[in-house]
Amino acid sequence: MLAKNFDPKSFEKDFSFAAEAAHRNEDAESFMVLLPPPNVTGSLHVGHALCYTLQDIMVRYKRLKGYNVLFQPGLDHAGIVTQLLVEKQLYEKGAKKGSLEREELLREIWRWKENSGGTILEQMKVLGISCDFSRLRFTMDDGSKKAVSRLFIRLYNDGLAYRGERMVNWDPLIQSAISDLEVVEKEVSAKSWYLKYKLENADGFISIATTRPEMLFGDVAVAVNPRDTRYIDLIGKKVLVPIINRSVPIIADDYADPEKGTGAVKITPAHDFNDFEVGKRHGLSLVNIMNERGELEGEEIPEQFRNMDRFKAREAVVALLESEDLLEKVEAIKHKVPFGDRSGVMLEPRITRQWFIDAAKLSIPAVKAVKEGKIAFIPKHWENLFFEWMKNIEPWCISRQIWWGHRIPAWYGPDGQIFVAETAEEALQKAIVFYGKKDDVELVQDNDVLDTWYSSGMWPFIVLGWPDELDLNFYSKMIIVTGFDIIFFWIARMIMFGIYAVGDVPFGNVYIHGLVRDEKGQKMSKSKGNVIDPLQLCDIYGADAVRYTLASAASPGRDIKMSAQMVEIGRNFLTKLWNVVRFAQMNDCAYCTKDFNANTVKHPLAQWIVHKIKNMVQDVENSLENYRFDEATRSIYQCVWNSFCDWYMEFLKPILQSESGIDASNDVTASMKKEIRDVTGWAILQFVQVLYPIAPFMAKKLSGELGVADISWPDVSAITLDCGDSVEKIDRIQSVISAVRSTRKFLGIAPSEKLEAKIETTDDAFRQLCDEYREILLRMAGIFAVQKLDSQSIPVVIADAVVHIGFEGKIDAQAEKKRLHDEMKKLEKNRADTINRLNNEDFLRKASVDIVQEHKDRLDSFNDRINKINYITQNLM
RNA sequence: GGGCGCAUAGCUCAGCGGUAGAGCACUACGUUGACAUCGUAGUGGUCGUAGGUUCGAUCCCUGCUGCGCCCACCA
Repeated sequence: MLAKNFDPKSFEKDFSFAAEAAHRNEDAESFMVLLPPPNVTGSLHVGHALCYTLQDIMVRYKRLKGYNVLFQPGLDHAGIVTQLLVEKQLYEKGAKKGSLEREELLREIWRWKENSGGTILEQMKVLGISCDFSRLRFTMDDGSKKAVSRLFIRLYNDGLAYRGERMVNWDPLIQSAISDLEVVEKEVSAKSWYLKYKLENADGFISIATTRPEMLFGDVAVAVNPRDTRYIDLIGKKVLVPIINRSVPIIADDYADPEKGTGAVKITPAHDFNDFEVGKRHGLSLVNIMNERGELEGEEIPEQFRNMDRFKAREAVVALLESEDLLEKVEAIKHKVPFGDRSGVMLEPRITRQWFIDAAKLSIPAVKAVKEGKIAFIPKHWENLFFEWMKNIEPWCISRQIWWGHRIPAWYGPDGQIFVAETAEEALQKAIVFYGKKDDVELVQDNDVLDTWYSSGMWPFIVLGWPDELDLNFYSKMIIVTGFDIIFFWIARMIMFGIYAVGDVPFGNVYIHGLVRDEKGQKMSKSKGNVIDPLQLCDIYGADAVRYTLASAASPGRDIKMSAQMVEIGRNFLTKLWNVVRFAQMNDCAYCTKDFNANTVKHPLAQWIVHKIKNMVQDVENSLENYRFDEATRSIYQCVWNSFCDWYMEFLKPILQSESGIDASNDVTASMKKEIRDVTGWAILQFVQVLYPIAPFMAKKLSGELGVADISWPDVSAITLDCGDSVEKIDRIQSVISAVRSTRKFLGIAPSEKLEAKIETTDDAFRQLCDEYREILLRMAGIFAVQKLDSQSIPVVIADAVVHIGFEGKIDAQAEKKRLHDEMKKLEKNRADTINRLNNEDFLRKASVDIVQEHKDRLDSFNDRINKINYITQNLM
């Protein structure tokens, strides 16, 4: 017997899903979900909870369906994040900044990973995420290492990975290049300084606005627009850069926008992406004035500014300019500035030697695959975003000047010749051949490591054994569930790498879920303090309630506004189900007969619930196949609560509790009672089974109570029973009860006043039906008599019911007439619309047969009800 | 500046060519038999705005307004 109160904590710990997660059903069709590997430093936030729950629902559903299921987990080494974290800890323990050696730091990071990394995996288990943890992979394990260098070598040999000197976004804190995608623009309050650039060999100056006066040491030109009449005469002349008095030309370039600033712009090619391009066009030299830490450095820098931090230098330069009267004016402005998304510091465009991937080339087949539908984004509109990015794709900078990551498998000879190989020995062999020497070639390995997303991009085939033996049972059939924010970082790269390395797309479907926001719709962030902790919710309401809530809110293309109150709704539903099973236990229905056959049930109520459940299961199947988690939960909720609890169980009570059955006057046999019990137990089991993917702990617990060891998916296709008549009967009784309840309320007859209503009808079949369900009508609507229509009595038509009901109590004729009048008005309007349509030739010509018939039926129903209301209104006089 | 998404009951959201739906909230009544984590009933909406297509538009198309997001723009 279940406890009186539903307390998820009392049983959630009892269940582990490791065995079923590791089970493979080799002969069956394959189904795989690739978990987006969380950072090794990560802990479970509510976004993870949503993403993982949706995946877990799919996976569990497919397992029940008998598929050969693989839910592949992994951990990402998360290069910069992890390195920063461990470095910080070491500094806190007293290590000096910059004193750490590469090998030492790597040892520390590995040690940290073994001791403290991957806490998220345990948190996932709390939420019931049933990955096959026995297959857990790490993006820096041996297999990954091998795969990463193997692919790099191929890319290099094909000319798709190359080393080049280009301008990249540089993070002065991490002291590394980062990819364009890791740049976040933030709007900041800033100033615009208008500097005086004196004309050389002439009086006067050009005023030039800049937000970065400290960069003037790198100026090599001033550009104006060739069509800008203000400056046309100055083109070709020279000006002096303030402070250093470098003589630089005034050049004409369309880049200069007459609308912005003063229309003249200083060109600093080594420190600005646009200026770099201008510089290339005009053959300007590059003057590098900043080091990797963001300090001014170089021959060109006057002594007093050398090695000064960029922001300090700005102040100092401005002060100097002001004192020398080279500052015309200052304006306060707001503009957007690039920041590193990991470090949070302002980035610097910087020219360095980096490794790049020719993403444009790799993107061609990737775009084709999506265009051809080999890969489908769900919802589909995300494909636009994918295409947009792929269209404008830039070379992908993959080298990072950090230590934690896959070291680039490239070695350099004394003359800078590149040898790309899997091992140092191999590289050496290549070098020996190349230089035609014996064994005295000195090679130095590249110090840089690869972007973390490089290995992530290979994840689908790494986890399936590439480059050794790729498991083709799963490759290209898996699905990905993730947020839109990593479509570029991850999805696009997986598609490009997958097609390139394996020759086929890695997956078929990409489901993009929404963002989980707080209850006000704001993005959650630690700084705002509005973060909802999923584990805390699990602790209060149970993991199943959290899962249920997330699933029910996961409507495609919409963000989720999350609150504890929402989880309460989920918890309440599970409580309801808990009590359903308790009820069954109390009434001796909590069992499931192995050979129960839903096709042979006879009782209308039994047939009715079989019918409802069959529909529900089919709806849930359709919903889950289409990633409609919200629909799936809704279908289950409605069937359990509205059909089963509100109606079936209420109908059930008199049957189970009376001596012989529905009514003492009826000959309800013991075998019929038995049938009702069997059906009830069966129905509950069906609920438990369809709920298993969403609320696995609860499902396990309840199936145990029912004495069922193995949960499987209900096979409703085997239910061929024709329930038509039964469904009609029960629905009819239902509508009578609803109608009477509603009218009792309206007439002010208290529910405590029982036995005052009676049904009157000329329809013998209906009278018989009501007679059969007399006990239920009495209990649920207080109807005490069913008799032949007595024309002297006052009938009342209620809502859609086509019955006459008389009341013995007093009726407020005025109020009733008003109510009937209101209903009549609505009916007449609808009737008029319908008639108009049926008289319209265009309608009759164009509408389908079904639709015309539907309108005719509707018209009949309107007429019928209008007649009845008229009749009653007259009788009420 | 380019693109995408959203706008339906007080709130959170379904629906999407053929009589406007759910949950929460609210109101009234109800409780010793599964469940107050409850039951019954009720109140509440010209489906953002203006046009168009259609026999018929909340639904399709166009413009507009408001909100959110992505990309580009660092003078």
